[in-house]
Amino acid sequence: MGIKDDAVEVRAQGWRTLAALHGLIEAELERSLQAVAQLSVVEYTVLDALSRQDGWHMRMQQLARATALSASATTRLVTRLEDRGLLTRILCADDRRGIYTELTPKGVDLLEEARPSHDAALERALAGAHEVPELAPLVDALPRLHARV
Amino acid sequence: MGIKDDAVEVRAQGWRTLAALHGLIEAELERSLQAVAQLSVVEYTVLDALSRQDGWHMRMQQLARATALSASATTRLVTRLEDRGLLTRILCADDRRGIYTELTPKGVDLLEEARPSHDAALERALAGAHEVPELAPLVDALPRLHARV
DNA sequence: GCGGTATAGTTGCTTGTGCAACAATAAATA
DNA sequence: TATTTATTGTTGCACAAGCAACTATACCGC
Repeated sequence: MGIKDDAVEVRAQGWRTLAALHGLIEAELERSLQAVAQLSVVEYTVLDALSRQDGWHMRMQQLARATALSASATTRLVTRLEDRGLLTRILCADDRRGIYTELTPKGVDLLEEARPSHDAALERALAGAHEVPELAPLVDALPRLHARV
Repeated sequence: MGIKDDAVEVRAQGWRTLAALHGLIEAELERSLQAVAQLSVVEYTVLDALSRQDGWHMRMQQLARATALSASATTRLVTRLEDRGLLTRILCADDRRGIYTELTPKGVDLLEEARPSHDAALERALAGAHEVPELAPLVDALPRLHARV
């Protein structure tokens, strides 16, 4: 087994670890968000992304990228949230193909209501993952990516 | 903003980064595996997990954990692969509730055929992700988790 | 051994997702 | 300006996923 093969195997193992941790966290968030706000993880992701956006509006395609979803899934996701009154579609004046989505006050409220639960669930999930030997190193590495210090 | 709030935000950002990278990689693998072997990422994950198992057999529940899938999804996933002749169900002698799944020679062949393409796609995805500033640190951290040196 | 509880896996049903085809608008080219 | 080409978002369709309910087997206390 040469150096090159090692690199391949190391990448594969890294990916498996990443996928496993992702799965754990997503499951925990899903349970938590569903319980507290009847939101799925992607739905929360949309609301959160919009809330961290200047003016609280984003275009469909930005949303698709932010959620790693297809265009069609994004359309229906936005429709779903719009039907619940959590955001609104706003036609784009300068580019009439484009559509902005914007949080409604109700959307902001629900997000603020869900956020503490989300954050707690994330913390729980990471703590739980840290107990799994294969996942612990990644859990430790994660906060170092963006730490201020 | 206190220290505690910072920790929450750091975790959230770490999670967003993890999810984004996961999405990119999964999409790239999906395309690649679909093209070369008509396999989805989870399907490949099952075959790969079985191949790295002594005796090439696993129980349904192990598989469910390895793929981060529900029990019912696992049942149908295994059924799908069984219908294609890539693995077989084997009744467990000592625990008659349990069911082992085992790769068939055909399954091994397909896996070996798909693996190079999978590994290349993974490498491409990581290289691509490395170009995205927010993702680069995580991409760099990944191979260090399990590196031999 | 016998009833109650826990565990393993499967099935019905509903829902979210991706792909491909589409409509509408913008941008490029002649 | 007219025509092609690219981009943005939406819809029809097929399929995979989760939840809850179910069957079958194992385990535990009596």
